[in-house]
Amino acid sequence: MNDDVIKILNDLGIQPSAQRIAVAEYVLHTEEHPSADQVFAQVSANFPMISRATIYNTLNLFVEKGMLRMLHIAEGKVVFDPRMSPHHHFIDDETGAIQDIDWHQLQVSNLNSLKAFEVSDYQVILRGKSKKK
Amino acid sequence: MNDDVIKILNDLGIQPSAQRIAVAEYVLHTEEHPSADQVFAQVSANFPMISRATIYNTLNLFVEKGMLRMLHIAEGKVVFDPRMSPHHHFIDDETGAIQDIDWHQLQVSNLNSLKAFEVSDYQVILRGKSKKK
DNA sequence: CCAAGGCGTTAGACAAATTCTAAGTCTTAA
DNA sequence: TTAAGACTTAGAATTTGTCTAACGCCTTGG
Repeated sequence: MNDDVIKILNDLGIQPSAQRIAVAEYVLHTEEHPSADQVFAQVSANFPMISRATIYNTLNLFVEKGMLRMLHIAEGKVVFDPRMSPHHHFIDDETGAIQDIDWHQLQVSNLNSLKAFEVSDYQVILRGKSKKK
Repeated sequence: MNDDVIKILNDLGIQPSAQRIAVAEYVLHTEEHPSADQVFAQVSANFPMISRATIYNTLNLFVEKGMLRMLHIAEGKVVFDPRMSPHHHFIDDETGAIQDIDWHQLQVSNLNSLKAFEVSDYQVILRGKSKKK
């Protein structure tokens, strides 16, 4: 059941330890964009003796190895996004919830007019209210 | 010389105190997107007895009154932008510097396909290297 | 001239998010 | 079996930002 998680870690060159597997299992299967603290809360529910420092070490390692993307897009905390392919983000101003917007749903044009910059990456950040219930 | 700053404060309904004028003078005339700490460092160079709390109070007041925009777009700290009209941002990955991109220089299309959201605000965030020197 | 209120400022305590440190525990390979 | 290296730990430290209580300084009314 977590064999696939172990495989992912191995493929990325990450030694799978019990703690790393637990963190990977959570972040890879959640639909949310969790903050480090949320990861800590969720993981330590199943794995009580894990320390906060390990959560941070592990998440930073995962980012370095390309398993997660780190987003600084809102409200004083960093969140992690397990979806590595490019996409946009919508932020609900009321709840702070972040939702992915498919890359192909929006188009940004005229990027090549930016003569002064070498753009390696971009995304649209939208804010507003979610109509979904 | 700072009469225009005083006028701006008055027009926004802000009592101009010496400290507020010093902060306004700096944030309105800088090309950077300073963090609270940068504002503190710069302002206290000319105005040694100002306290950190006053910087935060003042910046938050300015945001409330519509003189500045508060951006949470990178690196764990909030930065302030004196340009109130909508525009996009480019973030230099090497230096962390933030530059404004004119609103009309880029176009985002197909926004009305976002049926599930009421978008009140959006911007494009670009990252990469600045070619400028 | 004086007192009262109000506003703005201050230093420092506090809080939350994250990193650092130094020591302890596991794993692994010889 | 054991030593080296990798990983984890608790707690201290750092950073960013807010809160609080006291203080100073106008202004205004008596």
